[in-house]
Amino acid sequence: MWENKIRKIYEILFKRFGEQHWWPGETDFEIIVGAILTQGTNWKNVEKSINNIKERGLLELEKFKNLSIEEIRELIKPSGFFNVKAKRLKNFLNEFSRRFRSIDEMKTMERDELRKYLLSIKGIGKETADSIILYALKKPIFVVDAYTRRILVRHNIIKGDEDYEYIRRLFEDNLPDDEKLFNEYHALLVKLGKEYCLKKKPLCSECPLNNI
DNA sequence: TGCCAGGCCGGGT
DNA sequence: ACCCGGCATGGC
Repeated sequence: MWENKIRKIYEILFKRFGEQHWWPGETDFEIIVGAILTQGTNWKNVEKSINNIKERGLLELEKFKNLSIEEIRELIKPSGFFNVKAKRLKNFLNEFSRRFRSIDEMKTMERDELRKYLLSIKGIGKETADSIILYALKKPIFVVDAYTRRILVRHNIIKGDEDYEYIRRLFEDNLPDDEKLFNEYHALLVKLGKEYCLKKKPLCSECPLNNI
């Protein structure tokens, strides 16, 4: 039997929900834009913004980087916090262009160096940086979000006051260093969270992780 | 109808 | 080093 809860949770979730096919975006650039737009925001709203951008044929690095903050703001309104997010997107594009010519070039940077670089960009915090590294750049790193923390707390794996890095290492230290696995695991936690572990729904009597 | 969503920053303690 | 208010739309 499983002696490791972190591995066991993955097995249960995968059996219950199957492949999640994340990130829900087609290109590396789309994933990066989505990662910034989804900060504190329902994914449905992000999709509306992504569609606005896509409909106008602007969801490409070379096109998007020519847009002004005002133009970006109008495109991303549905995903909320549009003033700050327009600045964050513009700022990311500026910083990115200063250092790289393409996203493929960014992929050649070593993971931890890349993380430090992304975190130095204003508007990119830990979760956004890790989402970009894992889902856009396809490098193994475990993404921690509000669902991850809440699920672990509700199932008594952690107390709740642990910081981001502690939780990230909890997963990385108990799993093989596998990008596909980290991709699937985080997606499964979000899936579980949306169905069984919302703030509003504290009991989770139907949660597949009960009695692990 | 109100509460919340796949956070992050900056200022105050 | 934490803690908290601000940021804003749309879904349920």
